[in-house]
Amino acid sequence: MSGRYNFRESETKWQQLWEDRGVFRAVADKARPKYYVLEMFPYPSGRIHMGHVRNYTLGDVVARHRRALGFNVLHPMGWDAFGLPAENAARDQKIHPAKWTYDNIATMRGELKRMGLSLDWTREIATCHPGYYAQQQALFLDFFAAGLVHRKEAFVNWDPVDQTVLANEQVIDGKGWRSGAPVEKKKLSQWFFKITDYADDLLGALSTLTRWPEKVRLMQDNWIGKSSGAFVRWPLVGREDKVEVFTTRPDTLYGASFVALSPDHRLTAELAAKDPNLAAFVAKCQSMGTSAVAIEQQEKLGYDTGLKAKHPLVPGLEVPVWVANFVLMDYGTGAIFGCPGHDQRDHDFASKYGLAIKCVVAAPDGALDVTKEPYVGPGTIVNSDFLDGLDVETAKTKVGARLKELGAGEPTTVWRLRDWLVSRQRYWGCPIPVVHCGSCGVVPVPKDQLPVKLPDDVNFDKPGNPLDHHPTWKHVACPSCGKPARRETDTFDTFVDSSWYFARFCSPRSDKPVDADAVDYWMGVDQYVGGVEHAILHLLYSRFFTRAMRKTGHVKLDEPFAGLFTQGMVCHESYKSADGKWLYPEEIERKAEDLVIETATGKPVTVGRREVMSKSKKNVVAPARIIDEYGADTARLFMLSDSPPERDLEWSEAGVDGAFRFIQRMWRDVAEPAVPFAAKDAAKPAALAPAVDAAWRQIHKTIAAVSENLEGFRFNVAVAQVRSLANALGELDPNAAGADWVRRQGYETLVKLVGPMVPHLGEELWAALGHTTLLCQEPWPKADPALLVDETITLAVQVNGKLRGTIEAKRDAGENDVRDAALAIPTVQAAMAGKPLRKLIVVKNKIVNIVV
RNA sequence: GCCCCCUUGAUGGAAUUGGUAGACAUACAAGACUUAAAAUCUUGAGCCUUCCAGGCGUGCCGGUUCGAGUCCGGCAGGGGGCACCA
Repeated sequence: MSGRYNFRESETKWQQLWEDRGVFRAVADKARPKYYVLEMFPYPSGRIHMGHVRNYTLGDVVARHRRALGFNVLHPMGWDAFGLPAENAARDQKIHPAKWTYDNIATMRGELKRMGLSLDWTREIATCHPGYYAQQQALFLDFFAAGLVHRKEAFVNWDPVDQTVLANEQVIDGKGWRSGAPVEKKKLSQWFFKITDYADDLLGALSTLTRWPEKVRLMQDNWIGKSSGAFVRWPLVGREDKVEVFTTRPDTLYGASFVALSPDHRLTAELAAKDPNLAAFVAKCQSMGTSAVAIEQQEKLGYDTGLKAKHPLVPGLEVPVWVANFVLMDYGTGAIFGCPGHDQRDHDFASKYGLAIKCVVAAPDGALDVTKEPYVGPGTIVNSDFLDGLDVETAKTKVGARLKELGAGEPTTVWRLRDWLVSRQRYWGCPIPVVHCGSCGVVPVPKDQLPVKLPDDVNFDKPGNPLDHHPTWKHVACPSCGKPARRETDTFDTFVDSSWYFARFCSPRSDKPVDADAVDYWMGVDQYVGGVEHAILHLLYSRFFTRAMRKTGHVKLDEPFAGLFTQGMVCHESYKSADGKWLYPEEIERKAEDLVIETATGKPVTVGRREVMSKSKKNVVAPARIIDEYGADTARLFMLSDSPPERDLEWSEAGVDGAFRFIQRMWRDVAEPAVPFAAKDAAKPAALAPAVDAAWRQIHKTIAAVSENLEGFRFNVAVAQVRSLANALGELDPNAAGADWVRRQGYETLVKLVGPMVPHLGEELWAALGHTTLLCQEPWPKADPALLVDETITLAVQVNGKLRGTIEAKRDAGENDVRDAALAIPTVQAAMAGKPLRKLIVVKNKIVNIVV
């Protein structure tokens, strides 16, 4: 009976040794190629969850592999430490947000350390630390000076529960992303970053991000939402001014039958001032707001203002001007022309209010009645004067040119992307470093007065912003004129904090936002790893920030993340007790395939479908428990096995057991072999038995395959190949010629290959093999190309495309060499049934196909 | 509604990118060891027909090809993103 691998003892021992020797400390060295591996830093919510374990395991495999390949690796960790939950905890549990946050960080740091990640902890940062946010404020001042920041009155999304403003992207189905409360519209003065200045660049550069998932690039493309079209100005009858509309279909201009304004349009407001009915209509539109139900089922509503607009190309044609609830103020110009014949919404609207419906595009495949249904496809322009007979695309260009000639409009491009609203009326965030002065206006806080620190003595009893309630904090002297002034009490959206932390890691203690030498050496991030849920916002904001930092002279590059990998989520079944309460997986017992009971009561449990682990459904497994029971290496190996990393992973106890068994087995095979291996530096024996030679070749094939699969993020395949090698080595007859030497080679290789995946076991086995060096500092094994190709190859023999047998042939054997052997196989002859050979196809080293 | 992706044994998945489908694991079954259990080891298995052997098989229908899980067209189911974006 063999002993057992004591993972508890081993894991602590190696973690301690790595730390004592500082082996993962990153030191810039221009003589060496660098590799920056980064995983998305966690929010310190209290404990790490399985999503973190998966994320950080993936990143750590990359980091350790790259280190072994000779790169100077930067692999840091920090905390996305500002945010609302800390304030909620302060209110609910009477703990100061800072204490709550730093306590959580301490707990989670401990948990991460137990995972054995090869992190440089000396670079740890927390965004809530003044050392970090002071530099963020400095960046803001630079952006402000460079014209990348502006303040404007805007309708904002107001969350009545959290008492704060939300960015558009934080409103999901008309509800606040955290509180879930219906969002209201409110007009407030707010801070914005001019991300729209870079819309074209952010879109265009997506094509250069070749190591990003296609899916993420597409999502960003859609989010930026470039659309080409034209502005068209419609003179108003009886007035001097014009209504400017945006359209992507200028080719349908002759089909226009009305102009519609947004309820929030300037002209609407002006008309409503004199028309109480219109004012009531506008109020109704605004109150319908953005609730989920309203958006989904909102009926098209309109109000005829009585005004007429003159068609810019058709003399004498006048169309009515309506106000319509489906026209958005913040897209295009907040006004449209309606062409009901060729747009679904306009069609719905025109049908409801009895407006004209004209056909100006003829469908290629015949007549279609546009009064019943709009036609939106390509076709030939009709009833449109000089455009008649043209196709849609040509007509667009031609109308654009004509409008420009007449001064009635011009071709243009509009974007879905809006400027980034960054102010939040919250305490636990980075203060926006400006002062409002009665005489000087908005005054930036001078850099030598940074950081603008958050006050410690705050009170969360009142709703709203504690900074605003604070008795003294906001009262300061104007930095410009010295008169009494008021500090800005808004803090930054926490997405600002995470938009540059990757750059800060290069020089985390610098008294500038970034140290030029450090950032030039380490940036960009060679491999970024994180959840696909950040595919749009965080990544887009970071791309913008990097451009803004370039404009303000902090960095020399545009794109922060050269390589991106988005991992799948960790899923688990959910369980509901007989009385409808969610149960944790450890509160249930599986009695049979289809019988699950609650351990405490013995009553049956309803098993829900597999879905993402979430606290609310209690379908979570605590990483700490798994590490206690099985060890960090088991947790890591399980995360890497079976499921491709980009797909969702089903958590299963059986899978964990499987990983644990493999770890135990490797330990037995290497640390307690029944028959000893050859000595560490023994020379290759002159003769290898055939099976031994095959194993020798397999070792090298496995090196090649695992290397390739690690680079391609196919970690599940790499694990499978390692297991195959372990199987092959285990099956070797230890007494065969050369077996002891090949087993030594094989297990040394095996240990090196699994090192990045199960680093503690790796070190333990490396030592057991007689080495005094650290495995994590050993170079990656090299495959001998000569051993990757076999001398004899098994060829498949097909008859008419169906497999009928196999033959052994020398490598690169040609048709003449294999022909007779293939035709001689009895099953092949049977399949040919005496029919004459028509054609013989030989694909070298692969297949022979006999066509009869 | 628009855009994108996916679909392979009981389960997770593999398949050198058009060349022996099901590697590797999980679950299962049988056996060995054990007083017993755990652990470990051995063996089995895509489905169908009784065996030798053969037939069928990568969501469904069709196509290209000597040869299709892989390429093309259509359909169905599942997932994701955006959503009154003019």
